[in-house]
Parts: sequence; C-alpha cells; structure tokens
Amino acid sequence: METKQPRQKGRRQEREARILSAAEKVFAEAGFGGATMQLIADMAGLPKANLHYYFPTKEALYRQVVENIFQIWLRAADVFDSATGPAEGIAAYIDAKMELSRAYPAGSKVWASEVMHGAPVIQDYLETTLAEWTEGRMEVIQRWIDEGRMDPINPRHLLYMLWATTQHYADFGHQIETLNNGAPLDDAGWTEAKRAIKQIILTGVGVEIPPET
Amino acid sequence: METKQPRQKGRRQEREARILSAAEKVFAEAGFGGATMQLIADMAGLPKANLHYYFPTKEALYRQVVENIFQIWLRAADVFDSATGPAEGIAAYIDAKMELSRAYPAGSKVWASEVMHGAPVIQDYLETTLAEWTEGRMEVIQRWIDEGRMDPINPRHLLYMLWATTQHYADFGHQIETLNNGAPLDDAGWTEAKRAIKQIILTGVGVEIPPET
DNA sequence: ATTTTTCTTGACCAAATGGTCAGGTTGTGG
DNA sequence: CCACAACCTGACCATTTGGTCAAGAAAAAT
Repeated sequence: METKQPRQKGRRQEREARILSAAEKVFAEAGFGGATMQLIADMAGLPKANLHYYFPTKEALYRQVVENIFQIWLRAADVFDSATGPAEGIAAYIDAKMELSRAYPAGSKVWASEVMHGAPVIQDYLETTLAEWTEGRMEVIQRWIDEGRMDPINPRHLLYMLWATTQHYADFGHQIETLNNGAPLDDAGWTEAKRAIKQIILTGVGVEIPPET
Repeated sequence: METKQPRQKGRRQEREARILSAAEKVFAEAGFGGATMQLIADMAGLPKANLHYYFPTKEALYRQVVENIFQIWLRAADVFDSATGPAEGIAAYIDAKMELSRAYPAGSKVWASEVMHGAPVIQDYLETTLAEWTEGRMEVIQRWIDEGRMDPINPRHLLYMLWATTQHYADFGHQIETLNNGAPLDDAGWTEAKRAIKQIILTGVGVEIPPET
C-alpha cells in the first residue's frame, strides 16, 4: 500500500525538511522581507531553482515554516490540561515553553515577527485555533480560582504574561546573551531562569511552588 | 548667535520629524528588509529623492529611528530610581513601560525587530548604555532584597520579566487585539492589564501593592 | 538686487530578487 | 532494455529597490 516512503526517510521529505530548517533560520535572522531565496538555498546547500520545485513561492515556504511552529507551540501547551492543579499546571507550562524557547529560538522569532507584522499569513489561526485554546485555558484558570485554589487574577493577562516571559528568552536571546557578557545561557542559566520565573509567577498567583519538574 | 532655528519649528526639523515618524511605522509594519524608501516617502507625503537629502541611506534613517526609541526607553526608566522602595519602584516602572507600549507601539516593534535580528545597528548600545543601566538596577533590587524589603529573587530575571511583559502589549498588540474580538484594548482594558501585571509581579516578589499610581 | 546657500524633485541606473523554463539526470515499473 | 515519471539546475527575465544627479526653486545673506 505504501509504495512511496522508501523505508528510510524519502528523498522528498528529507529535502523539504532541510529547506524548511534553513528557511526557519533565515526568516528568523532577516525577517520575511530581508530573507532571500538565494540565502535559504545556500544555507540548505541546494540551488535556488530547486527550492522552487518543492515550494512554489517564497510565501508558500514561509507559510509552511510558520504553520510548523504553530503546531509545535500548540502541542506543548497540552501540559496545561494534564495538570492536577494550578501549581503543577502553570509550572509545567512555564517549563515546557522555556524548553521550546531554548530548542526552537528561530521558530519563536519567526512567530513573533509574523504577529508583529499583523499576522498576514496566520490570521485565521489566531482567530480560530488560538482563540479557542485561549478560551479553554482561561476557563480552567477561572475554575481554579472559583475553587479557591489560587488568588483571583485575570486569567487572560496571566496567560499573556506566561507567553511574554517565556518567549522573551528566545526572541530577545541576543540581548540576554549580550547582557550575559556575550555568552548564551548555559544549563544552569536556563534552570535559574525557569526557577525565577516560576517563583515570581506562582507566588504571584498565590500557590505553592511545586518541588521538582 | 542662533541665526538658524527660525522661531517656529524650522523646515528641517519638521521635515526630519515627519520622515522619522513615517519610517517608524513602515519599519514596524514591514521590518527593515520589507520596508522600502518609496513606502516611507509616500507615508511622509514627500518624493523619495527628498528622503535621501535628509538621510543619506536607508540604514542611516533606520539607525536614527532605533536610537530615538532607545532614548525614550531609557528616559522612562528613571522612575525606577526616584522610588522609595520596591513596591513603588516596580509599580511605577510597570506603569511607565505600559504607557510607552501604548503610546509607541511602532517604536517597540522596531526595537524588538532590531534585537531579534541580532542588533546589527545598536549592538554597541546594548553593550554599554543598556548593560550599565541593567547593572545599576540590579544593584538597587539586590539592595532592597538585602534590606528585607522584598523576597530574594534573581534581579536579572525580574528585569527580563518586566521588559517582556510590558513590551508584549506593544509587540504582540495585534494578537491581543485579535483575542479581544478584534478590538484594541480601551482605557479600561489597559488599566486592567496594568493592574493584573502589578498584582502578579508585586505579590510574586513579596511586597504590598501600592494604592494608586 | 544679486549672490550664495539650502532645499526639491523627476528622471535615471546598476544591482538584486522572485520566479520561470527547457533540457538534462536519476530513478522506477514493466 | 525501455518508457515514463520524478527530480535537478544553469541560464534567463521582468520587476523592484536603494541610491544618484543635474537642473531648478526657495530662502537667506550680502
């Protein structure tokens, strides 16, 4: 049934993945307008014309990059649901998003850039998927509040603060690096960042900080 | 002695201001690479060649925009110093930065974009002015901690959280607007945002929330 | 009034960019 | 071995872009 998909990866998938990876970096470093197909091609180690075989236009390639990031984002947000209470849920979400910021800084930047420029290609996602996810999480938080398991705070702004703070470590990674004497955060640095964020936010919403994650 | 500077504004200053204002918007909406001199010229209502009379290159114009923003940023940060303690200082800083996010969203986006792309034009500011400012504020916070006026938290990450959270309302304004049913935050919305942020962070660092600002 | 300086702008240019395409190569099923 | 499809790529093109320039128009200085 699966005549395609030659046991290994498949030329096509491997090529597309390589192109997407290069595109993510270039779009993150230069923005959509500043990125050139030639630059992406060079970074992917392929002739420019070949990119257009897999992705018809620069915009199509960009769209694919943004959608991929969005999916990763959403998937990681599930930790919020499988939590037994506010302390575990929020702590797990902070940890998850911080790990994403560390693992996919370029993706985070592309996302930030896309939103900053008015979300020209993922506006529909914002209005549907993201709006629904946000609504759902706000309800969860509100329930925790109603049950007296955390202080009454505005769930919407709590979510914004979680996004802002965690993504900051990716989007402004260069600034953080500069203020860290030019060196990127090491393991200890990231751990300390997560710890500090959890301390402030969890204390801020009136819950105990869970022991280990 | 001041033969220049004809009582009113002066043609030159007025022209430069108009160009800079248009440039700020265009750079914010399209990024450095996506912005074109023609677009800026149109928005400023001037022929393109005229821009090059006041600003020799696109990069020079961009540099001026970024430096202006940086100055506004720094100036507003002074509220931190004139505070009598952590509660007032942090609260005032949050208020000030939120008001800047509301008043200069384009500027904030240009700054974010600049940093995200590796700070090609303001790297030196990051290394000197910003680094010094950060160092100074960290000392202030550490002193408050040592004096037992707030919980022991990592001053560096507290600052990052303040920057991230407040700037988020400018940089991700479009996303916030979309999640607010397509409408920008009104006066009440901004007040509520500031209140929520102060509640979480001030509680999070173990100080009382000051009454009014 | 005349000279000198500052400013304005349409027309123009070289370079870069997204995208195309025809001809070729590689792989695959029969 | 052949035929067919998928894949690759150097050369090419139309358009856009940052930037220039020369010829003037205003203003200011004399």
